[in-house]
Amino acid sequence: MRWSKTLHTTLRDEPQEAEIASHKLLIRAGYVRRVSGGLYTFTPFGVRVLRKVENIVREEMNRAGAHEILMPALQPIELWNISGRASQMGASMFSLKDRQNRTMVLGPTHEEVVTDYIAHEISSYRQLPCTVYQIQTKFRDEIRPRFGLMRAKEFIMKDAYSFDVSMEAADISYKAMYDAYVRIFERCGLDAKAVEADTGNIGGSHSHEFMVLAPSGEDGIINCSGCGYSANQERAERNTSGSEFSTKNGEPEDVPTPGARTVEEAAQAVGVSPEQIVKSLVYLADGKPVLAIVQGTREINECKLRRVLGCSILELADDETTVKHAGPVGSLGPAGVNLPIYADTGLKGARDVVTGANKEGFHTRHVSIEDSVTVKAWVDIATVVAGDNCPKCKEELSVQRGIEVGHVFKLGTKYSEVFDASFLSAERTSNVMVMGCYGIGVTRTMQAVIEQNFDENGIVWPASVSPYQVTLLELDAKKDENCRIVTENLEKELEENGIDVFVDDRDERPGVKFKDADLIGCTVRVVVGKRALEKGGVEVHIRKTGETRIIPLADVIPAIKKALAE
RNA sequence: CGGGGUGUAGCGCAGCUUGGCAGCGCGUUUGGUUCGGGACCAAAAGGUCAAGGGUUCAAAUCCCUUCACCCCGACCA
Repeated sequence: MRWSKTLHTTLRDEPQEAEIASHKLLIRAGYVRRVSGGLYTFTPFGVRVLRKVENIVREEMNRAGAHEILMPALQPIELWNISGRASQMGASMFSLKDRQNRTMVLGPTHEEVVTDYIAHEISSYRQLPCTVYQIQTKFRDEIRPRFGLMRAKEFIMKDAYSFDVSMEAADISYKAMYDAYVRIFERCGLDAKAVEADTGNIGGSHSHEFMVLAPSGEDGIINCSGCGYSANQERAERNTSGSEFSTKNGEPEDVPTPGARTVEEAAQAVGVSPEQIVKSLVYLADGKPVLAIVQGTREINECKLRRVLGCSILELADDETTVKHAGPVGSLGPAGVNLPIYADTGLKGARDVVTGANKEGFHTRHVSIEDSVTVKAWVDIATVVAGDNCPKCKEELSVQRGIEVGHVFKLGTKYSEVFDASFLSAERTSNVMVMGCYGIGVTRTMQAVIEQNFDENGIVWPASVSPYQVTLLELDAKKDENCRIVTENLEKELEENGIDVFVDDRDERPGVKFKDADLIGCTVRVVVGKRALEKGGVEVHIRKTGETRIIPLADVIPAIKKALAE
């Protein structure tokens, strides 16, 4: 392809809408154009990269034995009523009516459709195991789309679903997908790592997220250098056996703390450190109020709390509800409250702490949680932070940021039961299939590749997903007819050797061409110009390393092949 | 949904406080000079100043309403 024949444009200025490097570069280099919040047009260059990522995913899925299918993006709401997720997904699902006034949704995911499909298709254990996948557009009405393709309202996802005769068999399918994911991200040039993850409203017992480490990532990842434990901050646990509290404990005593609403203010008013405050919060678990308590300097982790409560909707109660069931906001305490109380395990053995007195403007000091509070359950509900101890080996934990590019779930029978996806076993009994589901955000992965591969001049594409493997700059074309001929021949030769090449044949000054080539970021840059031709060759430059060499014309193809293979 | 901010040429922005001809840089077009890391000179095209309403002799500018977008938070396979 020649630049003069394309509609490709680059931007000199940074787009005002973009925050992170990969988003700025996607726009500046001309890979995507914003249509509206969270919606993007992929330019011809953008599509080329996208297709390369998709094909890597497709090849690895096929290699893992999965079968490609294509399901509709538009789905009848009935399927979602069957699974019960219509209400659960709620506002995050785009919904519309057809002219018959039937409610349709734009699929945010496809567990319902695929389970319904497989339930009709498979009836015998002989047809199992079976894994199907598709690469398709998903829709989610994100509250706040951001970072370009990272969190968009419409995006491309690869979603795969496995069906097995038993839990044990499902583990094998899960492992096959897990391994395929490792290969996929590696082939995309990504440094990704698998971490234990929360299953969220999709359900299921066990899951791993594949994270691309990047400071701009939206997720926190907890790591243990001692044993390799790694988990999403949403789910990460900690060892609390070492918690130290005062051994002495005076008589509980109310002290006035007028106007103190935050932990900091309360600590100041009582004259203790914030660590000695116990924070109490009322939550509504599927509408039922509960009280959660945690050390004042810690955050309650709502994902973990939701898991231990086993509810689907968990929200912080508003002030009115809090006052009605417990006590005044700001002076809320666990003592004497008639609600199920869930105490963070970090508070076990806590003595001489300060809680709200459930009296406006008062806190109680010298409280022993175990003596004064009727705890329904001791549970790990605090968010793990750097410096906490590993739940497995007690080493100190650290935190990194990551971009979630893939997620694998052991689903169990949540969907197969309600959609009656059952089969007849060899023993002639009817059994429910055990499912797994596996997603990769394809468009997000494309942007994540940039987030991990750029420098001050632009994108640095790995060869596997570079829009063109080679950018060929034609310089001095007006001065020297020979430059044009060499460019033309080289273009032809590269194409004949199966190497994608993009020729910058614009009537531009060399500086412009160099800048654009760096910005666009193809893996190898070849310059045809008088300078090198006089030495009998062309210049071959590796974008990533910056290495430049003049290669004799006869040796160019092998030299490029070698560079692309590295 | 709460808080903050921004809407002016394709892109990036000034002008708004204190009302008085619609501006700058980049990009685009034409001509010329230049030509190995985002050139220079000259000329030109390109605008419903987000939309609607109001105040005023006069509104990009002041007031009201609406919309869009961005940021923080809540939320989120």
